[in-house]
Amino acid sequence: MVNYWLMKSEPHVYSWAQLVKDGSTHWDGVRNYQARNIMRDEMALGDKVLFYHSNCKPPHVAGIARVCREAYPDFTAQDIYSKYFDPRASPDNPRWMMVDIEPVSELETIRLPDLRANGALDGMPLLRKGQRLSVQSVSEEHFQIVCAMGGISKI
DNA sequence: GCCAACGTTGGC
DNA sequence: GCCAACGTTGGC
Repeated sequence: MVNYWLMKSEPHVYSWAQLVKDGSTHWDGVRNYQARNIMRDEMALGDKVLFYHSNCKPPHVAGIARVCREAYPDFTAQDIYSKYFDPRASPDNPRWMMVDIEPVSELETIRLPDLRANGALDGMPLLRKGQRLSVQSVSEEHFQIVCAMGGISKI
């Protein structure tokens, strides 16, 4: 069974264009337990992902990606030179996990205000006030609606 | 740049 | 285990 997710990235840190250029990437730097648990326990190979650009004007969904490797230790937590270094992480207890994703399809930019304006997306976690989770669930229905808004009819 | 919302830390 | 203080996220 395929599940659907949304992953946030600040475009000046790691953008959709960079993902396309790289072909795939490891989703390092998640330091929130809820987001980690989703990646560790729920994300499976082939799951679809809305790639969301946060902290930019306007915030928007930029593309569709896919999980191409399931959870494994986020090695940046054990790299003292990484800004994501966590002294509590060790080989025995890596503490933080990541998945790999790869691009599937570019979307016409879907701005947050347009998502908010679409009543069919009522209840989407992303649109809840104060929602900060960087990895979050999306229902299949909402996922398909967003794809349609971005010019992709069926994925 | 502001600040509301939320998560984490650590003293007690 | 509570909760105040603090740090971060991210829309605006």
